[in-house]
Amino acid sequence: MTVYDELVARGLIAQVTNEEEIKKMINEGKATFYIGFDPTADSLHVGHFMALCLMKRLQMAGNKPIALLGGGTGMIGDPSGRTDMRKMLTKEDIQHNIDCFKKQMSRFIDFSDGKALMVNNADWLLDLNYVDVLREVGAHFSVNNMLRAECYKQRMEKGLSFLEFNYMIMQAYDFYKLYQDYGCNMEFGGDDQWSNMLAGTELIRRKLGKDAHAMTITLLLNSEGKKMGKTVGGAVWLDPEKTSPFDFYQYWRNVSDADVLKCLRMLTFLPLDQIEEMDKWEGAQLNEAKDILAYELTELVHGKEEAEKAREASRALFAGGANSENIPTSSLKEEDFKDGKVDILQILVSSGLTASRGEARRAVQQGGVSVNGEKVSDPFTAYEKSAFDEEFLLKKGKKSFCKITC
RNA sequence: GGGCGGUUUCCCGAGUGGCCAAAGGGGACAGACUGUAAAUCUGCUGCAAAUUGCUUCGGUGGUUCGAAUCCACCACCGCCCA
Repeated sequence: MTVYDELVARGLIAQVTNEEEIKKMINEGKATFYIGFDPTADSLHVGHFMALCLMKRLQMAGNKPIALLGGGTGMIGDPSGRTDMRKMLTKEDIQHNIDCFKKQMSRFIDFSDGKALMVNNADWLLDLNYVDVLREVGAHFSVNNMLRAECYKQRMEKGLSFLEFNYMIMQAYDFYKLYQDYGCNMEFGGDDQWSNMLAGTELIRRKLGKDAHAMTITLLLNSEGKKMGKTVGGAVWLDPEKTSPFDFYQYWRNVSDADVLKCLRMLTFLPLDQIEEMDKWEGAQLNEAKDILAYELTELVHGKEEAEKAREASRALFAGGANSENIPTSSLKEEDFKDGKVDILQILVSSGLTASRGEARRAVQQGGVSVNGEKVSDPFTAYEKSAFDEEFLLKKGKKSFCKITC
C-alpha cells in the first residue's frame, strides 16, 4: 500500500489542491513539505501530535519535512475558526514556548543529518518592511476574497482586528519564502488552515508562476462534533508535567464507543488490517480496543515504561489488579493538619480532587467519596497522622483516584 | 469624528432600587443504571469557621438606609453615518 493510500484509508486527508500531483509526489518521496506550529502554549497537544505523526509517515516514505515554528506568526495570532481574539503573547512567552516545542518535537522527528529541518518564521517576518510587503505581497491579495474566506466567518459577527486579518498574508508569505529558499513544494496543516494555505499557493503562482500544493489533515472530532483532545481544564498536553501519563492514558481509555476506531486509525501506527479486525468488535469488547488505543498513544508520547505504568495503575484501580504502586500520589503538608488531625474535606482539596471545601463537602454528602473502598459519608470525618502509615487510597466519583501519603 | 446599542456567575442568557449569590438552558460535578462507553433519570453547581458571614454582575468614583439595577467619568465591543 502506498503512503498516500494509507493516509486516505486512515481518514487523515481532508482536502487537497491536486490529488494526482500530490499522490505522485509523496509516494515517490519527492515532496519537501512544511507544517507550521504557532507557539501559543508551552507544550504541544494532540492536534500537533497528529501533524507530527503525518510528518513521520511522510519522512519514512522519503519525503523531507520542514517544521516551521511560528515565532513571527505567533506575534499576530491566527483568527481561523475562532470566535474571540487570541490573547496577545509577549515576545518572551513566544520564545519560551518555541523552546518547549523544539524539545518535544525532536522526540518525534529525526532532525539529524538534514533529514528534516526546523525553521522559525521570525527570522524573515520580523524584518519585513511594511511598504515593501504591501507592494510586493499585498498587491496580490483581494480583500473581497479574503473576507469571504471560511476561516474569518465566525469573526465577521464578533469583530476581526486588522492585526489578525493579516495572519493569512503572513502565512502565505511563509510558504512563498520556503518555496524559494528550500524548494518547499507542499504545505500541510489542520483543516481549519485551508484558507491560509490556499493563500500561499496563490501567492506562489502569482509571484513565481509555479505550482505548489496544499493538503489538510482531518480535524479529529468526536461523534458529537467536538474537537478531541480537549478537556474541561483545557487541552490534553504532551508534556508530562502538564498532563500526566496516567491522565493521558485515561483520556484515551475513556473515549466513547463511537470514536475508538477512528482514533486508532488516525492516531496510531498499528497496521490497518489489525485495526479492521477490531472494527468487528462490539459492546463491552470495545473496552479492549480502548485499552489498546490508550496504551499505544501513551507509548508513542511518553515511552514504553510510562505506558506500562499507566496501564498497571488503571488495572489496579478499575479491574481490581494488585499492583497499586503506580497510582497518582499526593502528599499532605504540615499545614493541612489541625490539632494533629486532617479532615476528609481538606484531604480532597489538598490532593486536587476537588477545587474547594464546598465541592468536597458536596461530593461526600452525595456519597461520592471513599477511602480504601469504604464510603465516607460524614464530612466531619478526620484522620490522625498515623492513618497514612498504611495505604490510604482516596476515591472521588467513579474515576478520580489519589493515593495519599503524609 | 457623530448617533445608537452592549459588557451579568465556566458558557449562553434573564434581571432596570430591597423578596438577588442573581431565573432558565448548556456544561461540569455526584448518585442510580452500566462496560472506566452512550442514552436516560435524580441531585448539585461563588467562597468560608455555614439558620450566619464574605466576595461577585467591564473599571473607578458618586447618589441612597440599601445598587447588577440610578448618575458621572473611563475602558472595551457591535451596528449605522462620515
